[in-house]
Amino acid sequence: MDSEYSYEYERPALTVDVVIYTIQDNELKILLIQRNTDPYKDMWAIPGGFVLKGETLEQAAARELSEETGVKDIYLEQLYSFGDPGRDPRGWVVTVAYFALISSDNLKIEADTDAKDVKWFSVYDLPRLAFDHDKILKLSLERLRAKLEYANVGFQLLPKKFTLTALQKTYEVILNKTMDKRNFRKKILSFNIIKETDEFKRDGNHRPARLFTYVEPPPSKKKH
Amino acid sequence: MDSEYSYEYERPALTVDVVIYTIQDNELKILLIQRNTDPYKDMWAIPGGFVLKGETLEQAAARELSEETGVKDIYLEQLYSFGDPGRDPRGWVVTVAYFALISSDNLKIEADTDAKDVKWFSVYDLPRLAFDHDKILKLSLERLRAKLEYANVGFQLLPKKFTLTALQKTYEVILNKTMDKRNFRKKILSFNIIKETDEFKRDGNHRPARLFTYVEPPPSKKKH
DNA sequence: TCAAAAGTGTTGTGTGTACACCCATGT
DNA sequence: ACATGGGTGTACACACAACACTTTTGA
Repeated sequence: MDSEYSYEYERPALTVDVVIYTIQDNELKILLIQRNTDPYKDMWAIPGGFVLKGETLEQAAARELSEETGVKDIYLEQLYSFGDPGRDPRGWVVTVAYFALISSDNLKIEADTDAKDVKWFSVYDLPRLAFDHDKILKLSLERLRAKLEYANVGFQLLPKKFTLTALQKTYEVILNKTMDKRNFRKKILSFNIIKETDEFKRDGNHRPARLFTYVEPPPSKKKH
Repeated sequence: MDSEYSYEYERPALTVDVVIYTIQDNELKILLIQRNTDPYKDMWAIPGGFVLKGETLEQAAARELSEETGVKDIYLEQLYSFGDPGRDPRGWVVTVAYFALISSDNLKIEADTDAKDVKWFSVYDLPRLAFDHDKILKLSLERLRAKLEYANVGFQLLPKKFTLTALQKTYEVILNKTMDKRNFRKKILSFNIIKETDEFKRDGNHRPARLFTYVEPPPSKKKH
């Protein structure tokens, strides 16, 4: 990008793709769109679209996200960029992949958009995906799992107030393994990132569960 | 990237930038190029260049790397993509940043290219950088440090055969802190990723140091 | 009173950290 | 013999894993 800067170089089309995660029915789900045009017609794809001149990559991803789900102010993180020459049969298309975590209770409106060609799929039961979207998805899931261990991620998938059991279920569906209730609570509480409220969730014929909220950790050194 | 696919969207220029790390004189250094043309003329920049049609992003980064340093088969990892509208005053330029780790003993030829406008700088003593390259650099350093803790990175900065002290020095300059010799050795050896050779490095008037080599861990579960 | 989920502690095991001395060599 | 870096072990604190029973509610 130096002295020989010029317009003689051919430019790729630039898109963003967003893997949108949520928790529904105790399952980890992602939003997919069924294609209705020719390359990979009828196959399912991760939502995405062109980056417009004048916007940042993140803005493009946030715009795409809100177009598909109607929600804004969502946890959004850049994942990786994919640019292999053959990845789109229509030509040279480079995509910057993001992943988003959205709380199930933000989905009221859009939860029943199965009228359209948009659907939530369990990540453990996916259709074949168009383009290299299986690669993108796989990477996003690995990243999500990794972040769950070191970072304060996971709360973004839950309502503001949540029970510890709900949080544990969230971890369990993402990591796809069961955890010990006592150890889980001990660990989470030791991080000092959630605070108990004096509200309870009454749910059925059993003891009500206390609701907690996520609190940004103080400006200390370590995250965790 | 859907039904409305077309060429009506304006396309950005696409570049790769590569933060090239090495260890020299017990310091962590990166390669910078002094610009001789107008935007940011005379300032220093991370090496980079246009992605050519038909190559992968990684190939573009590897090409750029070998053009600058003359070395190939180097540890290369995609870092992040930067596309803020204002980042290049000449127009819309999106860059995919990579970082590379290269062993000091691969640098014989190029070590003295200070004849040119190319120079190795200690990461702790950098000039002002062009574009948003300070951001790229900062992120790459964070990533390098993080990987040092969970992944088998670090060996790429050393010759095939190295002493444990050299490895520890590598960790120390990257993390910018001193470490305990006994604990360091215990930890590294427990990972079973290095193997002792029966060669020694004779260095001065002191006991020779055993040389070790990195061995790919067996296909077990955990990395570390 | 029963079913169903919420909530709660202790113990053992392993991992990270702090710390000081002898060893092999060249001069 | 001495200076220089190479090489080694132990004790303590802390994090993680395994494990079972009581509590509160609605029906």
